[in-house]
This record gives sequence, C-alpha cells and structure tokens, in this order.
Amino acid sequence: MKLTTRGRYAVTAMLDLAIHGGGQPTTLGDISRRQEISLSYLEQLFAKLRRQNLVVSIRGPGGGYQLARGEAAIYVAQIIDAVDESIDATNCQGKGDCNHGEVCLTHHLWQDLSDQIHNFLSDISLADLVSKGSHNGARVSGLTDAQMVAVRQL
Amino acid sequence: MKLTTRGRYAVTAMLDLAIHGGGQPTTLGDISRRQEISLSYLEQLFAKLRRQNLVVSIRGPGGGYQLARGEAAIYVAQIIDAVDESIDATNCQGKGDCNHGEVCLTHHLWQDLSDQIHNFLSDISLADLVSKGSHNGARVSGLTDAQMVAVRQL
DNA sequence: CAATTCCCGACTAAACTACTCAGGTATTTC
DNA sequence: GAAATACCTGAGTAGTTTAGTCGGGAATTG
Repeated sequence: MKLTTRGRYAVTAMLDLAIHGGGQPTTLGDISRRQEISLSYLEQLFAKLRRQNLVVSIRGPGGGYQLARGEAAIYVAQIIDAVDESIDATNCQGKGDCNHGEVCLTHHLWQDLSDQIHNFLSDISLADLVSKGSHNGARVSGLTDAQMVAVRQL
Repeated sequence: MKLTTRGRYAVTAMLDLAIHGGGQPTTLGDISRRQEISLSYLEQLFAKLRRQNLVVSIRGPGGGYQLARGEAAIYVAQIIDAVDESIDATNCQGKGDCNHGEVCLTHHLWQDLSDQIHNFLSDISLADLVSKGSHNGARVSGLTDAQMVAVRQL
C-alpha cells in the first residue's frame, strides 16, 4: 500500500464521478475543469481504472465515464491499488539469509502494518465518502474563508 | 499523510531499535547491516528522527541511538511524519473559486480520509508491532478498540 | 593519542510525478 | 458521410523525490 498524490487524484476523480455522475456519463473534460487536473493525466489514470473494472467508458458525443458499479461497492483501496504500483515491502524475498529470523522480522512487521492500512481503506467506499460530504455539505459551504482554512488544518 | 518507502525505512529502523536496543545504544552501522539500509541514508533519517525527539544520540565509542521514550509511547504516525513531508492536500487553499462549494468538495473529502489514516497510524505504537512479532498472535492482528472507533467515525 | 560513532552538507544517478504533444479510434448528430 | 465529440495510446519531458555516495567534521572513550 502506497499513498501519494497520484492516489489522491484518482480518488478525487472517482468522487467527482460519484457526485456528478447520476446515471449519465461524465466527461473527463468536465472532471478536469472541476478538479483542476490536466486532461491527459486524467486519461492515463482512467486507463488504469478501466483496466481494473472500476469504471466503464462510453465513446463518442454524449459519452464519458461511469462507475462500473454502485458507489457502495467501490472502495478507496481498490482505487489506489489501481493507479499506484504497490510498494515492494521486502528487500529479501527469496534470499536465504532471511531464514534465520532476525533480519526479516521488521520487514515482516512492516508488511503486516501495510496490510492493516489496506484493510482500513478497503472498508471505506465511495458511498461512505459521498454521504459524508452531503451530510456536512450545507454546513461546509456556509463557512467563511477563515473557517474553511481552520477546518483544513485539522 | 504520505506513505512511501522512506517511511517504511524509518519504521523499520525504529523497530530494529526497539527490538535490539534493550537499554544499550544501538549503532547505525548495526541497523544498516541488519536491515540492509545504507549507513548515510540512515544518518539522514535519524537526523530527522532526533529533531522530532523520537530518538536520542550518544556519541563516541559505545555510543549510538536509543528510543527517546518507551516503545509504547512512540507511534507509527509520528515516525512517518518525522521523515516524510506531508502531502499538500488542497490545490486551492486560499483561492476564491472554491467558495461555491462544488470544486472544493472532493478535496475536503480527501483531507478527511487522510486524517483518518493518520488517526489510524497514531494508534499503533512500536510496542504493538514488537509484541505482534514476538507473540505472533491474533491479538494485535485484529483492530484495537481505538482503531474500531476510527473506522466508525467515517 | 587513535578509534569510534554521531553529525553535516554537498552532490548524484535513477526513478517517479504530472504533464504535454501528437496522433489515433469509436460513436453520434446533422 | 462529414463533422464533432470523446475515448484511447504512446512518446517525450521538466521538475521533484529517492536513496545513496563522498568528504569532512565533532564528541567521546580507552
């Protein structure tokens, strides 16, 4: 499990799709404009998302992308896994010098920790995030600029 | 919150310190040999860990590094924060075009998610990981109560 | 003293990020 | 069927990060 800006872009784009989709295909151009992500970069990300069957594409005018299934069935971990090659957690996978326990111990512990983070993100669906957004929605948009900054710094 | 190989190196090194320390200072050379991380790279990481008061250093022969406090009081999130500059989660912090809610929504949701991951890692101490290694047990492999709370907060 | 070990800054190859560019191909509408 | 839309693909690229080297210090011990 790796967590970088690229994963953030992917999750952001998928959230945009969940929020603005509503049964209709959404254009990458629209997402690009709304989220301020370059179109070509989005195309690269969505190529991966499509290969992992997280979105479906519809070509031609009126086309675009749709979530491949309900927002409740798409999890943050899947999105991040789709666009980020996972970290190689061990330096010594097949090597014999790790057999005697000591050296490999911490590698193994990190692997476990990484798995826990993955499990954590596997329990959070797009629907969870969207409902959280709409739940706070009115309140958030009513905040002053200073309050928005304060919220972000939390 | 960012999660890269550099954070893994730091957590690995701190785990090595927790496991092999036992009251005595541990040399970076020892960690370097055991964990197969270059000495100079370790020096850079430990400079940051020391600045964040996660370790203390002892110079001269017989010197080395020790955990600045008990393993139960050092959390994974602190280690990662110490060595990784945090991601700038928003593209549009002070800009006016985010006032109308729509554009900033997903940024805000990502921020929340990032906070949740941070909370998650803030509940896992070095002692948790070490005890997991020695007990090899199911006790820590499940979520703790605090982690369950973090999950439910979404 | 000499050995050990932390400390510090400059430098670097390789990888990655985010992006542009330059073309395609499928589909719909007029 | 021509034009417009929008997905699709691959190549290239400036800037940053990663993980490391190198060369020299400074403090401590025996």
